[in-house]
Amino acid sequence: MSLRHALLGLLADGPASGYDLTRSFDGDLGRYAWQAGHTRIYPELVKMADAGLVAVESTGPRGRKSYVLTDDGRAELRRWLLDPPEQGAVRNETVLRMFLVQALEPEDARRYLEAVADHCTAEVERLRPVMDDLDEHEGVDTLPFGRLAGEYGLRQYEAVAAWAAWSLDRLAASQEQDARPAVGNAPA
Amino acid sequence: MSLRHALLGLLADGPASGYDLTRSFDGDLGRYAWQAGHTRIYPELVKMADAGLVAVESTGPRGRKSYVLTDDGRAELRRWLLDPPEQGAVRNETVLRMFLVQALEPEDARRYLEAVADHCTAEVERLRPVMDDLDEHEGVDTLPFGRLAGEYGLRQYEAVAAWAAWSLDRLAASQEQDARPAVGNAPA
DNA sequence: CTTCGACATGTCAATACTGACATGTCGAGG
DNA sequence: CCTCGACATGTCAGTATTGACATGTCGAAG
Repeated sequence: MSLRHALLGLLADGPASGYDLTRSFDGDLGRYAWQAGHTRIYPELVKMADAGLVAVESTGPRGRKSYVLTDDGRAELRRWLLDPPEQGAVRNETVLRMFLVQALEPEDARRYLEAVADHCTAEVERLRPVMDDLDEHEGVDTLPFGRLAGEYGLRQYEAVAAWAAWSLDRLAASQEQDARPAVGNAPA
Repeated sequence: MSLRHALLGLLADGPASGYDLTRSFDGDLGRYAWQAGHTRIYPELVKMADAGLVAVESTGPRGRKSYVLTDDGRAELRRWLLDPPEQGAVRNETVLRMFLVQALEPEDARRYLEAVADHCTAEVERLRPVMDDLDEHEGVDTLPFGRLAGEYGLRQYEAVAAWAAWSLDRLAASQEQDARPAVGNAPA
């Protein structure tokens, strides 16, 4: 039931509507950590309100309902964050592809790994300026978090790009080896 | 429907029973990429057999059914791997925790980040010797893949450990700043 | 020969999630 | 004043997933 905790975490930042929360999942949160659509978010908020973890603070225009975290909600969030992590839910289609690359012919694998490397490098180049901007416009003294998530994504992409490059090297080395006619062909 | 593709990928390595496949998910695959229990795997294999992607190759002792990939199955796996990745399913409780750390009090956050850093460092130290062993006992010439997944996990842990350390630094810097009485206290 | 742990496969109810469908409102720009 | 895009909330059927329950067998060690 991690969706619940994701919502608690978002509401810890301040009141928000189901619509606002849905938008939050469109960004890095949904890309790296946890996906959710509004069809799941709205019912969950109702259940959380029933459980006393959140409350409807006010209603706005277009039937907008603004939710706030209750003390119980904040306590539950803290408990979940500080709890023994153990083995949490993991489901990542992109990583799965990386694990299964081994099933491809070397030529296909090379194509795939090159695409991964290119994509990750491009993302790093897209994100770095954004992060640098953040660092310049608000000093170290302003909200220490929020940038953390961005930095996480950035480092993730860097790591994957490096991994893909390493894998390509390894693949190339192994293909070279295969292509060589026999042992003892290299200069002494 | 990534479970299906995970199963196809595992079967690309050779025939296996539902039991064998379940065991595969206990390792790195289940830890980093995709979780699945036997209760989901068995029904899925039946559906895949119906769809002609796999076939029961033989039955062994204890009712063991050995599945093999069909040509259709192999083609489907290749198609899925080489397809435009887009935005695949993402759900990772551990990463979610990292994103929500911002909701904690600085002191709690510090504790959490230290635990993350310690855990990742420990994992790196556990995995590195295993990888080195693999590299020594089978040269670059033997199966180029399989190690790729391990390397991915290793680099992942390294990246997260480094991120946690960076976050701790940033947190400490920001707390120092807060503790300082006012502007203009530093030496000119 | 017995026992026990690993092997091996399954069902079922409850819960989580997705995608399609449905509905209506506010505010800015033309 | 009209129109349209973003705001805003929801239901529902179908599918995926989990956790509890159920059942039985083979092989090795004692």
